[in-house]
Amino acid sequence: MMVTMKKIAELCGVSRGTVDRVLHGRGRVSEETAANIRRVAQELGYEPNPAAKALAARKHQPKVCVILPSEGNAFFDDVIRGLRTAAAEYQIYGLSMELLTMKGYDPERMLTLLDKAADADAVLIDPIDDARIRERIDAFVAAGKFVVTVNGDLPDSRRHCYVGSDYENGGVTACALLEAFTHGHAVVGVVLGSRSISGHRARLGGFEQRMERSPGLSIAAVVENDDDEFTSFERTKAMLQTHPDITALFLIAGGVYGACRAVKEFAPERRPTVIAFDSVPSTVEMMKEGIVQAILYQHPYRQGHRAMELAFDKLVNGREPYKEMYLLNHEIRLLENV
Amino acid sequence: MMVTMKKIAELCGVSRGTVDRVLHGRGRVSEETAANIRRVAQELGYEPNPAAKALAARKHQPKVCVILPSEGNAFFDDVIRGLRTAAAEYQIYGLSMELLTMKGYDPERMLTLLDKAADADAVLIDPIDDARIRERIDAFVAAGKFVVTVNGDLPDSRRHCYVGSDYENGGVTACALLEAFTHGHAVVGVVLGSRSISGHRARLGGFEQRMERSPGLSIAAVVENDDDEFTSFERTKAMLQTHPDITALFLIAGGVYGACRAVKEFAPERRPTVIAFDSVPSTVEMMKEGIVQAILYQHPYRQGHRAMELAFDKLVNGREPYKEMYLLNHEIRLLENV
DNA sequence: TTGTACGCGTTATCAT
DNA sequence: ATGATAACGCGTACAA
Repeated sequence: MMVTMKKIAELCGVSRGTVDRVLHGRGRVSEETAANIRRVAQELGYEPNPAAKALAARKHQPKVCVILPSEGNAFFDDVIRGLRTAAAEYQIYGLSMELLTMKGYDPERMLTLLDKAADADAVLIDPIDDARIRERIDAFVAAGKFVVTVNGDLPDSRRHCYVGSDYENGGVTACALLEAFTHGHAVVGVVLGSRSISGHRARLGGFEQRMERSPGLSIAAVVENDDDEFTSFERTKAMLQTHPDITALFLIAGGVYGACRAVKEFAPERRPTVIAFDSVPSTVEMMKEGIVQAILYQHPYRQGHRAMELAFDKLVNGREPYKEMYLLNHEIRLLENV
Repeated sequence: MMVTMKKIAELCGVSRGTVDRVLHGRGRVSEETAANIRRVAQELGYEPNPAAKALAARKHQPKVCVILPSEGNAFFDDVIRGLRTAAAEYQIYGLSMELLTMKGYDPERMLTLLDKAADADAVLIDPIDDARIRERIDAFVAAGKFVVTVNGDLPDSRRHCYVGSDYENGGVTACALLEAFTHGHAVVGVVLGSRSISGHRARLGGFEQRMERSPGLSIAAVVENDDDEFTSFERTKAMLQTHPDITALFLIAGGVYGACRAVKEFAPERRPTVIAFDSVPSTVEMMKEGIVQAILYQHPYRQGHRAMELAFDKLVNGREPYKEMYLLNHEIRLLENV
């Protein structure tokens, strides 16, 4: 019960210092005693006490730098709230957080922000899919920084782990929901943010995959809105005019409000069933008006909180993340449980 | 940044012991210095370091006793998993957990289990709604124990807080979902566990309340199944025979599998839309067979984990729960995102 | 009324 | 190669 280094030291007839050296591999310790210590620690199931670790680590004053393309995107509001709440909780351990934000998806701009993260011990980032960004992340990891991707991933980089939603499952779930809402018969119009965003592609892929089991569902058209409300409005309107047979709308990205404004241009009896992502205020408003029937919620608060928690565990407790992908399931929400 | 008792002591020109006495009110300290210390602590925003607290508190070896009417009810499997995972996490702080389970809802039996919790520092319990249980809980609180109700509440007791679902909102959400699935037209048969269980009453209440806004929905009949599979089968079957106009089933309690077996007695074209609670294995099986269309998930794992976390924070870190009701929203799940 | 000293488990820096 | 020792912040028992 409650194995400590002290106890191991006593059992092995050595000092705590020696045990520490062995267990942390920072030794110059004879192989004989080292082996013995390792064996005893193993057998007794030694686990370092996080409280003691945190206490002893207070001099480090670890810095966490957060980089998000969040400006003008309400989705990130709750991500940031989760990050801040967690950071406040960990402040007492000397942990501090710096938030760097940008608007849009310009790699150059993100590289500038990454420059500012040079002195951070950990970097939490929603990365743009760009070779230079990936290289910079790899360099950070090589320099000993702890790197977590949030909301968006860069799977072929060397980042330690990813926190975010399972995009493909989001598409699958959306399709199943649409099937239930329409009794399996619908002609779907899809509004994409951009094909260059891997998460959006994955969602559409999941949707199409699930659609193979729904013979009554078909996709009439796919438009891109670049996450912009006005582009969203115009292209959605054009799509609905060109395809009067559309009975359902699948909104994969931002620009939900713009698409809904387009829907409102049509008479109520011609309006499609609409499914979207995220419960940002303007989308909730559209739910109240009956334009959007359901959303898929991506747990933004939990994404932020979890990412910061991982940084804390690593930096303060010295605990590695126990898995590489922290995937949050999409949650189906109606107006009644937003 | 990072204000400690030591720092406050220096600033006030007293010893750390004095600061401790003032901040914990276990003083005999001159009102003058006390006021000064309080002022400085306030201004600097002193917060005790949880790590140090946990470290110093290790001698306590706090015991948490968990009492659940979980036998034969698969819903609790994940609650228990959440409890155990959290307990394992906190084991290093000397915290231990004892799980006491029972079958059914006999108050006498639960009182016997409560007897066994006499030496615990905290009690986590899914209580039966009974005067003697409430009295015992109040006695525990009076004796200084930390008491949390889990999954079921006893609002008029003196328990410190409640962790569980918002039952009424569960009913409201279920009704809205049914409305969406049936385009607003359904004759509903309700299968209740028991009217003596407050959570079940609240769910039905929420459903009826939401139904006022859905003129196309009506309740044809309500039966009770006492959470028993066979009773559930027979009464559901009888209900479906007596009311051939039923097009939807709202399963409020356990006994989902029994009710589904009753549904399967009828030809596919006569089968109703079915909504149930919890994703226990037998219910998921019914989803795969297409008998159950959707479930409302009560986050059993998180309920258990959160309850244990509250006990840990209180017992090891001396931190009080920051709210009285930890309500988890019901989550809508289709087969695709269970 | 107030100050001092020790212990909790770990890390890090001294000495030997 | 190994041991001793001083932090880290808090609780507490004991001394003044």
